[in-house]
Amino acid sequence: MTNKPTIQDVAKKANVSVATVSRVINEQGGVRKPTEERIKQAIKELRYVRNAVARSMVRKETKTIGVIIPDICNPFFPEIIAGIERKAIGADYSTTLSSSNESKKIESKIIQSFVERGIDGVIITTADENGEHLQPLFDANIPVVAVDRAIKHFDVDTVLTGNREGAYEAVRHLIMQKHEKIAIIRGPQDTTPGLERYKGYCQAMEEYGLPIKEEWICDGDFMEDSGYELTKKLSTCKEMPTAIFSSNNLMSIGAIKALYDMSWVLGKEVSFVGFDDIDIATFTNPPLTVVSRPMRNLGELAFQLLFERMKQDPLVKNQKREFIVTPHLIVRQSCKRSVY
Amino acid sequence: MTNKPTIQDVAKKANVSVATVSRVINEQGGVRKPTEERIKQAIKELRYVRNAVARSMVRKETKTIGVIIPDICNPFFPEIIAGIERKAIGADYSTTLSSSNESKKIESKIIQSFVERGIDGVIITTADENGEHLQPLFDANIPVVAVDRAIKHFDVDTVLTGNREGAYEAVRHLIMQKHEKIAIIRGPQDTTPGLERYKGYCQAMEEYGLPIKEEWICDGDFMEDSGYELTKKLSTCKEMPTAIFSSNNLMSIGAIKALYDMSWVLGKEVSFVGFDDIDIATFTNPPLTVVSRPMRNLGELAFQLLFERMKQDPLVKNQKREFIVTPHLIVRQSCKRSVY
DNA sequence: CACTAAAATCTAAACGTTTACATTTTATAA
DNA sequence: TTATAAAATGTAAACGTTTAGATTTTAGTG
Repeated sequence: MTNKPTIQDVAKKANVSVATVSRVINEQGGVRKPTEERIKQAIKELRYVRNAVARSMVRKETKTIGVIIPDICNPFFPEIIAGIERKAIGADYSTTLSSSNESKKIESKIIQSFVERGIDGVIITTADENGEHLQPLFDANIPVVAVDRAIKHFDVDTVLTGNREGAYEAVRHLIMQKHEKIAIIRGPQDTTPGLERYKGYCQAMEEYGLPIKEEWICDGDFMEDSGYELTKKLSTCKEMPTAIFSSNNLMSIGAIKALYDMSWVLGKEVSFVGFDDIDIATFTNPPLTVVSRPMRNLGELAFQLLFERMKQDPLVKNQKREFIVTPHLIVRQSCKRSVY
Repeated sequence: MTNKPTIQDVAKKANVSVATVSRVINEQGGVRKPTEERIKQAIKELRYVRNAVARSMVRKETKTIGVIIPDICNPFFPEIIAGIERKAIGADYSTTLSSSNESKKIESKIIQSFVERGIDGVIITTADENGEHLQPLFDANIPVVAVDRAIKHFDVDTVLTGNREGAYEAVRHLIMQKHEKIAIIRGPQDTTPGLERYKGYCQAMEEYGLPIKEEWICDGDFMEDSGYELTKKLSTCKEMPTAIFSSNNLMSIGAIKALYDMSWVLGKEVSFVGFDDIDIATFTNPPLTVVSRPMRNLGELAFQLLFERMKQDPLVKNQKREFIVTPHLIVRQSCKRSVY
């Protein structure tokens, strides 16, 4: 088949200039009705499709946002993406998705590719919260919104959860059930969620004068396998915990599987609270008590912040904004009152 | 800050032409060592970043694939995307993601946007298998690979699952457990998975001379709520089924919730097999017997097929290819032998 | 040294749109 | 009817890269 029709072809057919066609395509007004009709007819007959690449070159914007997440298969992130996308579509933005698999190196490559492609803005849950590797984005004046994990090295708009608060409530709930020996499966301490949730755990324990034994602190990596292995390891504790607080959803899944494999009776021999609600939480026996947060709203808020930044003059330095969404505890039945 | 440096600036600084700089950037050879070093030094000093948009205009390729799925929060699709992305990255492609939310209208808008943006290829799980609304992709000579759902109106490469085969094995398993009254929660009959899985159910029932009562056939929409409502509705059957086969993961979740809410004892009062394995399946009590398939491999295969198409001359008409990935049954404990 | 062939490098058009400024057309008022 | 202002439309440069074909430089041979 022949080459695709261009705006030039439409102009020729409608007997006008390309500027006039451009005015009609972009609905800018300033074109007489009969002229407009002729142009629209020509577009239809030629089956003209505008070329967004050419437009991007002139306008220096691509109407595309980049989303960088660590793990698409963690149920948390699809919810975030659903929220972002719902808003992005309404604003005529396309969403380019990339997963870093918790690798700073891969993330750097993604960022380089995004800058080259002229991405207008980026929403990121970074693999490395230091964030120095995000320098190319700032060099290119590309606005960034961080979700769930903060970025230390730059001032960027951030959407977080009240991690400490949520963890505090979770551990406090266990304490109110008379648990005194509470273990934590914490996330990487160089991440905001990992660190803050751990702090929430410590705060609750200290507030009630409870000991924090070294062997009760298990260092996970937010992945299911680490939750599994660390929970199994808990069985070798000198002083067995009677309750476990897990810092994220996948580690919770792993932990529950380990409890099952060790024939520890959830809700009886050991109580459990996890951070982040997922479908599975209602299916475990008994259903899990969890810290929940509105994931789609997080995504929508992230896009909203980014959208405002993309509309702004990049040279105007505005104060960074930080939103902290409050999680809440959903009490199901995985916490039994301790009879000690 | 001043405008970003262009290839022109690099050329000036290195005392060469833009063509020579382009040769170095694209590693095309034919440049003397000292010249190459000067150019690389200039790139570094100017912090030059190549402009992929300009390149796309000249080359008429964007190194971007579009992925259109119905529902990002269905755990099936993140796995597919993980598979696609793993391959895409290796081939230097970016992945633009869009969810249609099972809406043909939204899907048409996504397609229009993808065509305008010069997307090089599309992987789609379409909202409407007739597929006529995909016409703009074919008009634009954009290769398409269909995943999980076929496209009737065009010949496109397709990656499917042995839906009928998987459903047949699932239902047969129930029959071998002496179940004779088996209900199905089927997906939309205008979709390949919906229809083929229903056919597999029928084939198994007919093969063993078992009746298929109208009231045992429940029409769902692949979403959790439909699984829930339809399972509840089963309690009003004149002739109560003793087993349920659910045609997808989310409807299985809904169904299990309904059984729980109705206090039907899973694995005792009713047996259950679902299509697609998900984490939840191991957590229900008892854990679910399911039809499983290698989702990441589906994604990788889809990208592979698309990649080959994108490399091909679009005017060369090759035979469409169809791959059918064989699912397998994972027997857990949600099927109790019927004592009838 | 001269000639020729090969290698290296350069020139400038092309890709398709947008838009600033120029030109033409139209409408209105005197 | 003429003049002027406003509206409509046109012209051509710009955006930043790639590359075909031209030109220059270099290497090798007689």
